[in-house]
Amino acid sequence: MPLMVSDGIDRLGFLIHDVQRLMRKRFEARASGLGLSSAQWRLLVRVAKEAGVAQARLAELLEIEPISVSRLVDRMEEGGWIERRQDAADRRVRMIFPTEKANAAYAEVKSLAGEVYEESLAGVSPQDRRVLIRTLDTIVQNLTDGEASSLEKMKNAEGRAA
Amino acid sequence: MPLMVSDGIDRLGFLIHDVQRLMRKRFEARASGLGLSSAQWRLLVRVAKEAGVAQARLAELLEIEPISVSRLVDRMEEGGWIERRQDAADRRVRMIFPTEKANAAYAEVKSLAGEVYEESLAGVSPQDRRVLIRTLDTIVQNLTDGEASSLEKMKNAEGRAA
DNA sequence: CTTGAATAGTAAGCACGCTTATTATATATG
DNA sequence: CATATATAATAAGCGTGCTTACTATTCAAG
Repeated sequence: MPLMVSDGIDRLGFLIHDVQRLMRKRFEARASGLGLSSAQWRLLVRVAKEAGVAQARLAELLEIEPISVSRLVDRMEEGGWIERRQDAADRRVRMIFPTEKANAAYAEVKSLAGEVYEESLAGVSPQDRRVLIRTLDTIVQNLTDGEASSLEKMKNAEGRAA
Repeated sequence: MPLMVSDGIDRLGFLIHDVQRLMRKRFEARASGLGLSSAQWRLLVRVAKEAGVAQARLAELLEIEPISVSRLVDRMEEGGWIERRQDAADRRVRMIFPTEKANAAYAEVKSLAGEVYEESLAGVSPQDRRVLIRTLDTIVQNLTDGEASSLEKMKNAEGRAA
C-alpha cells in the first residue's frame, strides 16, 4: 500500500475548498447586481419555499447556528428582502416572510445559479455528473452521521416513542 | 428535455457548500488540540514545502488576497507557528519560515487530514473516487479560466516573450 | 539624480461563520 | 401555584475572507 500514492485523494480537501470558493465567487459576481450574497440567497430559497418559517427552523434547515441566522436576517431585513413578524401563539418566535422584492428576484437568482452550474460542469459527461452528485451526497451522509445529527435523532426517537 | 428534472445538478452548489463545511468542521474538531485552524493548516503546508516564501507569493499560492495573508500570518506568528524575517535584498519583503513547533505538527496534521478524507469517502468505490477527483479538477479549471487567471497568464506571456 | 509607476505589506471596516452568555417566554414538575 | 428546565432570539467578541486606501520600498525613464 505504499504504492497508491497519486490517486489524488490527498488533495480532496483542497479541491473541495477551491471549488466551493470559486463557485461562490462566480455566483456572487453574477448576483451582485441584485445585492444578494450567496448566504442570503440560500436563506431566501428556504423562506421562499416556506413563508413564515421561524428563525430556529431556518437555522436547522441551513445547518448554521441560530445566532448566525439572527444577524443574517438583520441584514436581509435592512436590505428589504424579508420581514420579521411576531407569532401570536408563541411570543418567543419571529416568523420570516419574503417581501415582494424577494419574490421578484427568486426566479432570476435560480437561473443565475443554473448558469454557474453549467459553466462549472462544461465538458463533464452525464455519467460523471451523476457520479459526482451521488458521491457528494454520500460524503454529506458520512460526515453527518454521528455528529450534530445525534441530537436530532434522539429527539425524533423521543417524539415517536409510545 | 423538459424531462431531465431530477438529475440533482440544481443542488450542486448546496452540496459543495455542505461538503466543504462538514469537512472543515470535522478537520478542525480533530486538529483543535493542536491549536491550528484549517486556514492556518493550508498556509502551513505551503510554508513547510517552501520555507522563506514571501507573503505575496503565499497569497498567490493560496489564492487569497495579500491582506488576508497578512492577518493570518499575524495570528500564526503569535501562535508560534511561523516567523517573519526581513529579506536583505528587498526590504519590502517578509520571508516566512516555519518554527520547530510547526515542523513537528506537520506530519500529524497530514495524517489527520487523511483520516477525514477516508471517513468522508466510506463506501465510495475506487472508480467513483477517481471520477470525483477528476471532475472536481475539471470544475476548478472551468471556473479559473478567464477569471483571476487572466492576469497571471499575461504575466507569464510577458515573461516568455522574446 | 529625480520623478513616477509598480510592488510588498498593512490598516480600517464589512460579511458571515463560530462559541459563550443573556433575556424573554413556554412548559413540565413538585 | 411555584419553581426548574427548555426553547427562541439576541449580544459580545473572535477568525477568515473581502474591498479600498495607505506607507515603504524598488525600479524604470527622463
